[in-house]
Amino acid sequence: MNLVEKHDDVIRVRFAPSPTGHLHVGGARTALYNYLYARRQGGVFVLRIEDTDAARSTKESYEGIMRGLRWLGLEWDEGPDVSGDYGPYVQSARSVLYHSEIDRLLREGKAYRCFCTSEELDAMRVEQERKKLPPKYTGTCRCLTPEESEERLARGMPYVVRFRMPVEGDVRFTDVIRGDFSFANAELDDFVLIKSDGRPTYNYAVVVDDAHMRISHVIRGDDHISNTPRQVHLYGALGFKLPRFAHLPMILGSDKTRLSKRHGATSIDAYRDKYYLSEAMVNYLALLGWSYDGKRELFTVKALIEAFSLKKVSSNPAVFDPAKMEWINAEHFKMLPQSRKIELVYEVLEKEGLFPPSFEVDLSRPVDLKLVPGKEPLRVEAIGDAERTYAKEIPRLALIIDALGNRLKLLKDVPDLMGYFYRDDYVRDADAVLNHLMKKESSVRLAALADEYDRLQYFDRASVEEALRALADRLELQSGELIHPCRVALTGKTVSPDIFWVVVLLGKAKTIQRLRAAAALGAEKR
RNA sequence: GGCCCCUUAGUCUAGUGGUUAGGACGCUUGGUUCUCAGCCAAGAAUCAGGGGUUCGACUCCCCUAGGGGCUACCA
Repeated sequence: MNLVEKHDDVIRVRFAPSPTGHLHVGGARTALYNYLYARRQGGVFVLRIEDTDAARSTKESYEGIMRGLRWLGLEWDEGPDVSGDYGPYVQSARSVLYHSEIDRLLREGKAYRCFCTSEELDAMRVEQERKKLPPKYTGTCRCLTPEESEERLARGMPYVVRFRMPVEGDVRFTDVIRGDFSFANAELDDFVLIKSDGRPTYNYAVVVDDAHMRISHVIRGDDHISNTPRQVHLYGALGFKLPRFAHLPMILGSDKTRLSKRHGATSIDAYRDKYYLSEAMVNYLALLGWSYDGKRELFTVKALIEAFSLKKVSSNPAVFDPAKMEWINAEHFKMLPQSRKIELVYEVLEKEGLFPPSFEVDLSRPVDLKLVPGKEPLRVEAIGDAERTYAKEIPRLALIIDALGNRLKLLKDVPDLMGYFYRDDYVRDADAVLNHLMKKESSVRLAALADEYDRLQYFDRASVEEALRALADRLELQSGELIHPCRVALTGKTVSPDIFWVVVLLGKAKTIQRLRAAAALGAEKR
């Protein structure tokens, strides 16, 4: 007993999901705060799986949650798949403990067996609702004598174990974030501890486990505030010292209701699949309900650990804002070293079927490479087994990424932003084609430009720009009048990076080919 | 129905009795430019409502409204 007391100084927190679905943003945020608090305080972060609901728990969910946490970088110190002194860390494997503790409660009269059937309970509830009374267990079995109880037990009647709630007085506890709470015991009923299938209920298992795992701080969603008084009673009945509680505000959707599928992506997996950066996800999640000084918003995980404090957690619910999430993501992407960007973009290109490219491009003058401020060595080994294409394509990819610059904010935009560099069947903007290419004059101009480029000996940026501007002069055109149709001809869009970089990175052959194709398009028009 | 939580611009927040109510996303405008993004500059927009307490309330108290949670042999 009082196992916790002598370890008072050790900070131990836990994230305790039930494996009944994917890891969603709310759960991830809870996990993150626990993680940050543990790291900040030099404590221990425990992962415990609460799978007492046999019907809804799945292995896929269990694995998915761990995959999600790992993706976010929230490594736990103790958990189902790592060592720890307080295991097992899956509730379905801890039934012996729950039962030995329940025996104590039963013996001490702090809990009792209830033989009411669910039909009886339902009828009771209907009756209470009809009378507009709060639905509570009426205590039919509360007064069963030990003999009666034993007799029914012997007859094999199914039963649950209920907590014997005091009828008077109240419970108090303090929340680190919200201050003091007091609940009247009369509001609480004799809730179930052990279900008729022998499994513990959430409220019971969570207390037994938090106590036995010596959890010092229970950091969880504020939907658990109403459960806390019950749990406080259990700590007392079991003779355990109370942990500190910190209830986090909920995360809501744009309509201020609980975040759900209809608000768009709510699972962490969805963000990973859309190529969000995990560090950006962590950063944004940290900001939902917590702030440092109201000013600084961009944090690495390391910086978060240093800055995090439960005291600064806000108590009002936060609406998840995808736009801000994107901004944070873009900021983190900007900060990445070029070698990392290359790895990341390469992965997306492969997954989206854009790599290897459908045509080859020779960058005729490697001198151009020096014009690009990508000084970092490329990490060849991260690229995998595509060495042959790699040798030619990665330097080009590096240049493309550089040309794109800040236009590339979200990895999921890679196909849209870079497709035309890798395939001929890139998406063309119909309006752009109509407005810029389906005209006689653009046809003439583009044909002329193609001829100019055909004559070029070196296809580097300076030569390419010079040729275009010279042609514009000769034709007495603004350079834009050449550049815009050229852009649409090469990319299918009205927006792109610096057109001369596009030309160079597309290579001489492909550039001329596309210019001529575009010229043909407008040839018969007027 | 009962109990509980929450309420600063569209959104995330700073703020703890006296501030021009600060920052960020988003939005608008201007500059840079071959487009867009970026960057720079500027701008619109907030204390849910009503009562108190006080010399003075965004800040404290009460009520109302709105949102959320719990009230399960779900967690």
